[in-house]
Amino acid sequence: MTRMNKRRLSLLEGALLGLLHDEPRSGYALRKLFATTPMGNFSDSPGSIYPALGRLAAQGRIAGSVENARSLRPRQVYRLTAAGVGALEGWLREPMAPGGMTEDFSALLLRFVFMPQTIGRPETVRFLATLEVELKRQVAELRQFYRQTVRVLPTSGRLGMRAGIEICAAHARWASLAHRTMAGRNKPKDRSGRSES
Amino acid sequence: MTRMNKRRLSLLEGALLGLLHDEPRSGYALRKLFATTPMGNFSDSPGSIYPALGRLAAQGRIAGSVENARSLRPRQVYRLTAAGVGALEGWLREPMAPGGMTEDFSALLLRFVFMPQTIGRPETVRFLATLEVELKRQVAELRQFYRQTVRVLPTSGRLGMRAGIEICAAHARWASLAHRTMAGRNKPKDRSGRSES
DNA sequence: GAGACCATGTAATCGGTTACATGATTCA
DNA sequence: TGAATCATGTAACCGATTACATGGTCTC
Repeated sequence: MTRMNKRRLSLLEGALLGLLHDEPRSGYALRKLFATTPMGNFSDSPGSIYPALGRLAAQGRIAGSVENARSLRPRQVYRLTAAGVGALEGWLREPMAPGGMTEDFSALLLRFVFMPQTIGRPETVRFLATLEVELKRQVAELRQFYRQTVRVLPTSGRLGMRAGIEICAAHARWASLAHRTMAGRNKPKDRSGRSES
Repeated sequence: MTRMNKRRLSLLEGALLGLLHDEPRSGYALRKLFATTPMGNFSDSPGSIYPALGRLAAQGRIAGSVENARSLRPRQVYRLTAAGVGALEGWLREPMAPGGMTEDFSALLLRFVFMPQTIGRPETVRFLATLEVELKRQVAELRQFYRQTVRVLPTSGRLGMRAGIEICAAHARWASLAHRTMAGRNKPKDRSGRSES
């Protein structure tokens, strides 16, 4: 029936689905979120969000219920459809590129934030475990590259490499902490898997 | 004559100008760079690089000298023109958005790497100084936001915030180190400013 | 009634990605 | 001679950004 397996979700679309899964919101509310919270790496301009919402609606992944009708500009409050939940789950479950340098940590982080409420805690823990391993591997790789090239690099190049290494190492440390935290049996809430509005 | 103040340089264009400023290269050499070094956040696909090189050439910022002519596919080796150097300098000197959360640290890092050989060490040091201040401010801002919202966040949201904070803190630590390193009178090489192939 | 803010959209542009295509050179 | 690698490009698509545009509502 649905068959709306369009292409992979963009980062913005994933963020929108995750936020709407958390609770239904209007386009304007989403804009305000992007404008006023640390999710500000997304643009809060209307030309960014409304077309994306329109696409998701056209794909049947979200549905807008009009509030404040008879107004010329009724306020649309969007919520996920079943297909939208499926798309969100699929996005969260996408395997991370194994060879991929960096692979935009912020995207992985965003996915992590939405995971427990969507696909449950055990899968989230597995995600963090592989992320931790992958990041540690990347740090080692970068260190080795640094050792091999440090002689020919100018000072700024050397410092650039060190920045890459230390940032990657910070990612790895965080992944380790998050892994331990989510795997531990403290915080027995969030356990139910879904629907915690 | 030149008058080619097109729009702002994209990150890819800045990277290409910086690399070509360092030494002339062919498109293929640039692809290999992206494919095999930690600059791999850039795509190494031909459809990415060649159009960008073509644009830069059309704008008079780089010029390709054909090597190995009479071959059907001659190898183009690009080097910066005077206008290209100017564009690179302008890009490196762009002020960082003061209110900007995150503002893509990797872009700032990339710019830093090219700075000493292009606009000289003192300006680079100033750049690092303001970067350090800005990052510390951002860390404080994030910490405050965390304190204000920690009560209503689920575990994963809390961990997400902590990731943002710790990564920003790692950026700040690096900026501090880089600032001290570049400001110190050790490493008296790299001093000349440009042309150190 | 003027300005700020709520709220939603459209149009033009532009660059990056993907996929396709071509042919030369080198090496087994 | 066939495969891998060198080397350069084009075409189609798609989505993000920017700027523009509209009108309602609330407050002084």
